[in-house]
Formats: sequence, C-alpha cells, structure tokens
Amino acid sequence: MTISVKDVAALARVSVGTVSNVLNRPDKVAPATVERVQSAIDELGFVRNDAARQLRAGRSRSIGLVVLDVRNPFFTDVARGAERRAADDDLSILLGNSDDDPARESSYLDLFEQQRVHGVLITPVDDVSRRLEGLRSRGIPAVLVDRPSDGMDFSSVSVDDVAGGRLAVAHLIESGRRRIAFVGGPSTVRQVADRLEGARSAVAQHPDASLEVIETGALTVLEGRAAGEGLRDRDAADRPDAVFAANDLLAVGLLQALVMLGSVAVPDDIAIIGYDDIDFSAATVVPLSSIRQPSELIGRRAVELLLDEVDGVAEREQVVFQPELVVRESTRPRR
Amino acid sequence: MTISVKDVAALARVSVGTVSNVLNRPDKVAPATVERVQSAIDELGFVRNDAARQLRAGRSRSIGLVVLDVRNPFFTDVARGAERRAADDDLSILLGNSDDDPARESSYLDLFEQQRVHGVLITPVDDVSRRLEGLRSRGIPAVLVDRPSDGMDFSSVSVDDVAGGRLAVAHLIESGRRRIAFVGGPSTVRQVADRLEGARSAVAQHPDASLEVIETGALTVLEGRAAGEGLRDRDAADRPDAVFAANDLLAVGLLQALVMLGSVAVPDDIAIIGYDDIDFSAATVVPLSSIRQPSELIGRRAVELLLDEVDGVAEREQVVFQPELVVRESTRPRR
DNA sequence: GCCTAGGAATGAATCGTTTCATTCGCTGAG
DNA sequence: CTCAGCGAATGAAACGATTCATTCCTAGGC
Repeated sequence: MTISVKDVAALARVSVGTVSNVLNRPDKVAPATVERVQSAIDELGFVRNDAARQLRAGRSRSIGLVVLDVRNPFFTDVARGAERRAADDDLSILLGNSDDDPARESSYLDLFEQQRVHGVLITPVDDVSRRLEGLRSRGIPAVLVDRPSDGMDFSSVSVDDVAGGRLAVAHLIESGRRRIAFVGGPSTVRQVADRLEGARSAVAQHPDASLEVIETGALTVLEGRAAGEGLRDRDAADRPDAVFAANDLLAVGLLQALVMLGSVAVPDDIAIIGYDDIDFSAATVVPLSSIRQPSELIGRRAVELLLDEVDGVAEREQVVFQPELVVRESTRPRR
Repeated sequence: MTISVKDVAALARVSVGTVSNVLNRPDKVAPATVERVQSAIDELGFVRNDAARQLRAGRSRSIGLVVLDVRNPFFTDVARGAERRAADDDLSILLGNSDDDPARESSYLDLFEQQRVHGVLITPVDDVSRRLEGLRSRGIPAVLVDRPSDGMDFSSVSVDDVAGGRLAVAHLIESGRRRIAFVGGPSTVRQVADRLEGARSAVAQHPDASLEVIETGALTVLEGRAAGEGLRDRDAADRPDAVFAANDLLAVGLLQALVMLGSVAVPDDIAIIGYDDIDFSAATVVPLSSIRQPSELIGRRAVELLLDEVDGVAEREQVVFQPELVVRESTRPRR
C-alpha cells in the first residue's frame, strides 16, 4: 500500500538506484533526471522508510538520552542543549526518563540498543557500567552526563558537585549559620553523595558547625515538602538554622512546607540554599539562593564527546565544569 | 559484525524461523528448544534489530508527540501521562519540542512519518490540518492535544480554554478588580486565543470592567518578565489592577519583574492569575492563583483515542475536560 | 504393523533502501 | 571512422527479522 522507491522509479522511468541517488547525492545525477524523479516523488507523496535505511546503514540516526527526571528543568535544559548540537549532525535525540528507577533505566537501554542508536548519553541511577561496557562492545558508545566516570572508563561531562556542595555550605556558614541540615536522596545517586561530601568538607572547616542529614526518596517538589513538614513539626530549638537542599525542586518543596503551609521564617529561622538554579528559583516565595550549572552546555558537550567517540579514535575525556554560587534572599544573613 | 538471528540459530542448531518463534511465541516451541535457543542468545549477547522488525512489520512501535515547549511542566506532565499509557501497549513515546516554531514542528512530523510511527499526538503551532490529513491518508492517525479540532476532522483531547479564561477573569472581577490586562501570545496559538476569548466574555458581563491585551512572543518565564517590566515602568495610574497570564510561566516572569525586581505589590497593586497550575505555582513569591488542567490525564486519554483509531473503526471523538479554579494569595481581595 | 493427526521445526520469500560493480551512450581526439 | 574516456544510469545483492506454507516426527488408534 505504501509508496516505495520502486513506485517512484517506475513513474519516473528510471531505476531504483537512480532514485536513491537523487535522494542522497543529487550531484551525481543529471539535472533533468533529478527533476523528473523529484516530481514523481511529489506526485506520489513518497516518504522514505527510515527502518529500511537504518537496516541497511546498520544503525539509526539518533542518540539516546536517559535522564533522572524530565520534570526537573535542569534536565530539560540539558536535553535541549543535546538536541541542538545533535541537529547540527542531522541526528535526533530520543529522550528517556528513568524516574530514579533502575528498571526503567534498564528498559530504556534495551530499547536504545534495539534501535541501534549512535550512542547513549546517560545520567545513571544504578551502577550501569557493566551494561555500558556491553553496549560499547557492540559498537554503541556511551557518555555519562552530570557525573564523572568512576574508573575513567567512559567519557563524561559533569559539574564538580563536591565543589558545589562546599560552595553552598561555606556560604551558609559565612552568613552566620552553624546547624546545617542536608536534605537530599537517595544517597546512592552520585550527585547527591558528592554534594553531601562537599557539604561535609565545608562543615569540617568550622569546629562549631554541625551537619545533619535528612534523606529523601527522590529529588522532587513533593519529597521536599515532606521533608519540610518534618522540620516544621519539630520544636524550634531542635531545628537546624540552615538547609542545603540537593536540588531546587526539593528547596521549592521545603519553602512550601515551611513558609506557605507552616510559619517558619526563611531566611530568619532557617536559611535555604538549593542546587541547579532553575528558572523558577528567582521567583519563589523567598527568592532562592542556589548553585548554578551550565546545563545546556552540558548537553551540548556530551553530544560532542559522543560523536568524537563514534568517529573512532578519540580519547576518553572527562569534562568537568565549575559550579557557581547565586545568592538571593533565602540565605540573607540574619538581622 | 553484529550478532543476528542467523548466528543464534547456528549456535543452537535450529533454523532462524525457530529463533524467531522463541522470541515471539515461545509457547509454539518445545521447551527444550526454547532453552537451547535462550542460552545461545545469552551466550552471544544477541539483541534484536528493531529496524529489521519494523521494516517487516511496516511500522514502528512508537508514537510521536509534538509539544510546544518541553520546559513547560504542563507538557512534561502530558508527556508522562502519554508515556505511561503507551507502555501498557508496549509502545514508546518519541518526544518532539516545536518551541512554537512551525519549521521545527514540521520537521518533527517529517521525522515521525519516516519512522512510520503508530500515530502522532500534537499540540500544533501552525495550521497543520493539511499535513495531518496527509499522514492519515498514509495510515498514520493523529490526535490533537490540548486543543479541539476545528472541523472535527481529528480526535482531540482538550480542556475548555474559553471556560478557563472566563473562570480566571470572573474571579479577578469578583475579587474587586476592574482594569484587567491579558498577557499572552502569540495570539495565533489556539490556547491563547481561547483563553483571551474567555477573558473577553467575562469582562463583557461587567459594564465597568475593561480588558487590555498585552501580546507576548511566547509563553515563557523570560517573556513574562519582559511584559512585567513594561507594566512596572508605567505610571501607577496607567497600570491595570489585575493581570490574567496565559500560563504560569508568564505569571512567574511577571512576578519576578513586578515584585522581585520592581516594587509593585501583588496582589495589592496588581492581582495576578496564571494558567496550568504547575508544581511551582504554590511556592512563588506570592503564591499564584491559577487554572488547573488534568495534564497527565490529557496525555493518557490522547493515547487511548489514538489507539482506538489505529485499531480501525473508532469514531473521531472530541474529549473536553473542564478546568478548575485554584485560588491563592496572588488574587486576594484588596484590603 | 500400518496409518494418521497434530505438534515441532524448517527455510524461502518478503519488507524498502542503499551500494557498487557493470553497462550504456555519447563526445571528441586521433 | 574508430575508440578511449567519462558521466550517467542500472540492477542485483545485502541488511536482519518475521511469516507461512511445507516437511518432518512421533505417539496413539485400530
């Protein structure tokens, strides 16, 4: 039923090879013929079948990207950066959302491998290095996004999360806070662990500063709100005087619980700093201090590393960007 | 180089047909054989080539979804709903982001058609009915998302945006405002036009209420901030006393410009109401009143309509959900 | 001991595009 | 007038999975 090159060839009275040439290297075909084939294509409404192309080519014209949470603007920004860069090479991005679930992550990797993608960009939940080795051995390279590769086995594009954590907590201490709480989780997620490590190291610099860890199940607004309710319900004396949230979504949830639904003052009772500096951070109840990462750039660079590896001999490379402190009202020194 | 059914068949000493049967209808194959083939598959690390399957099957196992803006949580919620539903039928979602750009929209449609997707879900920027007719004639049905089909030519899942606009502005008027401004654009986008129409009809009910339209280039935080700066720089006497923003992203931008970067009080100088009720709305500087839409449900339902159409005889159907007013601080009656 | 029913396995044909070794046809040099 | 050279066009083979008409086996009935 569907129109194929064969039909086009018949109508234009040329061979299928010629039709293919018109499609792929029009300069190798006589202008008059190109013309004739073109109008046959238009007349029939012919649309190339990608599956057949891919089958022949051995791989698809897309790159798989697995992120932890599409609802986190940080990741949509990364995806957008990746998509832009990929488009320059006529590649498209398949976006997968693992939602912190190893099973979902794994099923996206399956899917991408079946699709014979050019390569995979991934922010892993689980330890997927075995899986990725497997992919690579079958010709599909992978680049880690937003976290470094442990054994330098893969190229990666990340931001120094330890430095970011240190930056955040050092700033809290500098603005006069001492009883710091870290809100984030699950701690198996590398970014969370690193940011916490940075926080610890900043606290270690100050003998009278202390750090409490409040683990959450995920990095979402909802979990942040739950954590905030926990804090709100404590005796005031029992509360930390500052919170470092592992990302802005959590921080937004904390604000909802403490300020909107509770009566804890931010920053006077508790200062809050988040991470990612998403668009909304500047417009929250109390504008949120945060740690900024070059998100679009991360996506763009990740695609570049991937393409280098696809092209062959490129060395594995670990790109690490430096995070940046953005100070707003939520960490104002106490009056 | 890559492992195919042939290699598996050779190792398991069966025919390729049998390998395929093990993969697709294991019950038709003797248990012992299944076992043998399975271990051959594991040993070789065989992974099915999706392109070959698709080529044979005539279409892919995915559904294309084109949205206006991935950075808008409303659309990621729709996408998530769609993805969940599609997974039930072993289908995956290809997400395309048109960014309000007809050219990008069109190139996603090309891509999806080349991929021979099961069907297309789309929130159009442009008038794409011709394109969609074309797709349909070639066996790819489409369902409109978040806007009704003009000539009932396509199934659609939407929310009554006129009612939503009316709801928003009626609420503003009820809370004592009279000089209303509508901020949104481009007006060619159906949702914007409908919400504006609803606003107009609400204003028409009140002889002393007036409506000013401030058109923006897109529905983003950035555009909202620009519009807000315009308002902020006016003489106080020249300003509206309430703004209805065509979505929450714009409203967030307005808040940034008026409250954070300016000194206009919300809601006392200007009340603001947004649209979509995204997660962040409850945590903005001034918690934002908004119009809520059942976003995940929209995605889910859209996939269902699409599958009905794929399966054959289903009638075209126009599903329209009703929006809901969510009142928060940003539209509190003036004291 | 023969025949048959039916489960199990086979393998050639097919999907639509690309590639590449060949062939074709023409022009201009000798 | 012949032929080398060259641009243009050809068409068969290949990519890898699935399908289905056919063949093969075996157990059980008579």
